[in-house]
Amino acid sequence: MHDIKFIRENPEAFDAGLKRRGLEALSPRLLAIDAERRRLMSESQEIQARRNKAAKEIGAIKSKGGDASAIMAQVAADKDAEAQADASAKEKEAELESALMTIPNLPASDVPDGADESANVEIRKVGTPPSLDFKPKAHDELGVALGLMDFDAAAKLSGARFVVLKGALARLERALGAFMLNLHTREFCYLEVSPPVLVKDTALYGTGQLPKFGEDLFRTEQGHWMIPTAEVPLTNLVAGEILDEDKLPIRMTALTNCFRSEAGAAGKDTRGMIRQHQFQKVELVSITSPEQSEEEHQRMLTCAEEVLKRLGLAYRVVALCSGDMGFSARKTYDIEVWLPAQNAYREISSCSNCGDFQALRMKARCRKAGDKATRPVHTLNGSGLAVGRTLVAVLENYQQADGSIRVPEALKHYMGGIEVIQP
RNA sequence: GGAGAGAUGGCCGAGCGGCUGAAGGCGACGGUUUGCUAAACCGUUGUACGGGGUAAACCCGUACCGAGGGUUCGAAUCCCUCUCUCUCCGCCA
Repeated sequence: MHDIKFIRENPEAFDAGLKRRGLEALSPRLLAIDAERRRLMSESQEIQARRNKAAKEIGAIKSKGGDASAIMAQVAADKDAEAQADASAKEKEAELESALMTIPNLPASDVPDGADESANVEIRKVGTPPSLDFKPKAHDELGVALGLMDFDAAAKLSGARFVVLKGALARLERALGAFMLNLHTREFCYLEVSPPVLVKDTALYGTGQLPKFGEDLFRTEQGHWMIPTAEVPLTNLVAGEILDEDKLPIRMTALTNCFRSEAGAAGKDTRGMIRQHQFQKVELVSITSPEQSEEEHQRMLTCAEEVLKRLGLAYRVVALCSGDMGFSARKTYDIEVWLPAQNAYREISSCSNCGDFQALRMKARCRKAGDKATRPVHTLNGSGLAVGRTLVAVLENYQQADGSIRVPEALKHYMGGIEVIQP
């Protein structure tokens, strides 16, 4: 959420940022609501102060056995006026907040301008796609032929956009998750967390999925939401907290299932495991001071890239343009992995610096030792990586002419000695 | 699922209609004392919003004792609703 104080002091910068997102100027309307809200607030508080004073006088008079009925009558009149001013102030407050809650984060100054993904900027290409002397098969074709990937069985159980993995492929999924967690916890100092995957509304408001994007999520009959990413529980762990700046950055990682309704993706990636309602993902979340977040963003990107390097997968890093970034992000890098069957790079990770945007929603603040003032923390999140899509990438990049799959060196240890996955 | 208990500041814990933003203790911070450390003593020690101040400092006001409503001139204290936690029994991975 945006800080109304910031908008008050920098209306042009605010509107300029919105424009880069493809939105029109909103500061005039917001500031009008804000001015009215503050006016009503002052009015209500003034009356309240008067009433508090009168109540004390009444107490003093009564304790001496005097007659306070004159003051009491006056206070009664104030009461209505105060209630009215207070109610109006709350109305304006709610109006302001609900407006603020639906406005996306402003892009950082170094984010490329553009309306959609065609304006994204490639930062670097790493690794070389495998040179296969046969026509590469798609991961789902490979998996089904191996008898270890079953979309029909999944459809019977759950419908479209689900999969059943068996045997060595089920194990490969587990191996990838374990490998990523070990890397991030042992070498990059992330704290492993096992969070709930069902959360309340407030958590989703905190990270920005609500109020605007509820249709992308699954919801239980009891009113819980299924997380679309572990970013939600991990980031909200610091909601409402005032953190000691000495303890920052806080780095957390979690392997969870993620659930997405894919409401707006009808017809997209209908085949295979690329776009599922349920998938595993290792998520990275950092909570930093405002000064640390840019450096931490680069570091996080490095951590995610390292997974691909160790798996020997070719990839590229892309800086998203202002129009292609998610709601809460002020700057985002996507990592795209090479998929031979698609002859293309496909997103496998997205690392975002959200600045203070989520922190303001969650009321997560930090304070320097000895300082009195608090300020919002910065939050960052990134996939490290999407396990399902990594499995896809391994299958396609390590396939052999006979349809078997070599196990990448880094995973052998996790595969219990399996070197080649074959029927 | 049944029965009961509770939710107060960083923590522990008092308060049960006005003088309580909240006793007391612990912790933390600043200072005095001290050869050093420890101890002792003195002081400070919540958050948010609004207003003032060029800004920081600071000053004034308002709100907050789980959340929301109500009673009252006045509520941490009384009433209602909700949420959460704990204990015992049952059930269960």
